[in-house]
Amino acid sequence: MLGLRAQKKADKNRRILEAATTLFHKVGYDAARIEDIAEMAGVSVGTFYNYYKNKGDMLMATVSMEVEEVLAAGNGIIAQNHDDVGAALAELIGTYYAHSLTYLSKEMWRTAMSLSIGQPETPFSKRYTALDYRLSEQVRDLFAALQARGIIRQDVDCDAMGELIFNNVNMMFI
Amino acid sequence: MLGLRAQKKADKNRRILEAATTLFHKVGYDAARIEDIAEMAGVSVGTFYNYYKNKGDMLMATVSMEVEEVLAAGNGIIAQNHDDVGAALAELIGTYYAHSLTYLSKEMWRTAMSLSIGQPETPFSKRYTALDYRLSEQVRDLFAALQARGIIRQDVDCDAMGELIFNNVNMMFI
DNA sequence: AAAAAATATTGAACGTGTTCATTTTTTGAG
DNA sequence: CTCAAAAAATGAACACGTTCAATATTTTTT
Repeated sequence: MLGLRAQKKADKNRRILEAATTLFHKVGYDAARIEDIAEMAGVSVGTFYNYYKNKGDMLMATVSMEVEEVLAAGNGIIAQNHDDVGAALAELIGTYYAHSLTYLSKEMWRTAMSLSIGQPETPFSKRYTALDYRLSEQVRDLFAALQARGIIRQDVDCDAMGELIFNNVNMMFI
Repeated sequence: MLGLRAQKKADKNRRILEAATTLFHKVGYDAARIEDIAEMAGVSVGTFYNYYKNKGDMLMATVSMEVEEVLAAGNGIIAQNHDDVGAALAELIGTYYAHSLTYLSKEMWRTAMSLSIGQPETPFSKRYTALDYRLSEQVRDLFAALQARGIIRQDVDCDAMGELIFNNVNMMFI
């Protein structure tokens, strides 16, 4: 059983995350002030910074949750054993878009990308890049699966192709 | 002949641009404070904002100058009539990298990209996107030139291919 | 040349993210 | 149960981009 301190900590963490998600969703990233998030979570501004390094880190926490869901949905697509490359890819990418925009607005995704590009050395950025890598990996997995079933020619480099396609999806989203 | 007012205006504009370029280069985008730029240019902070909409707009002005040079250098490459796709592409991209980093640091490019992604509706972003488009166009032009000379198969869609490659170069840079 | 209108400059004030010295709460030892 | 040490919470203070009402300069009109 957790001590009182750890219990409170977990609780506050949850409340802050919840408040941030709500506010980001309601008024957008820029308009959501730290002071508001802290107040909604019932903590002081200082405490907020005790739990999250900065505003970008806070956004990252919400993005992470979302990406986990997107990845899970993507795995479902791969498991469907498509027999057409175009259709399979279209469905996977379509799933990315659909799921990505259910909880987070496009503005929030853009903000996350923007932050990760602008400050690549922050922990925030590294986490985002790692998640991005996992998504890219999933596209490569799809191609590998199709190739294993003979749908894609054996002489195609699926890793390179997957990265190429994923990069383009990213740019098109931007 | 220009009136006194227009003359002063042009002069101040030049001084501000020069100060910004210098400071961005010396200490980086974030650490270059508007107050410092204004002081170095010999104007007040208020006047700075009379000439540039905001800090991002200021960065854009320096990025623009650089991209114009990069584009000119790129045109030189295309005119060389390469007879190998890989070599031609490698040289064009290499030129992009070499020239892009002559005046602006990688950090400044990242900042520019970051801003354009984070706030796509600002004039800044639109200008950046336009410049980016011209670069992408140049890659497509290279492919078109190679195709016209029979180096690339006729059934290749050079516009699509050019965009695909350019997008990947961008992502790799990021 | 004087007055009026148009344009430009200025710096103090504002908003918001972030920091940090101080205070409060929790823990564990005696 | 008491108290000292450790951990966490707090909010006032700070930094910097941006705005704006007041002031100064230039141009136009009379």
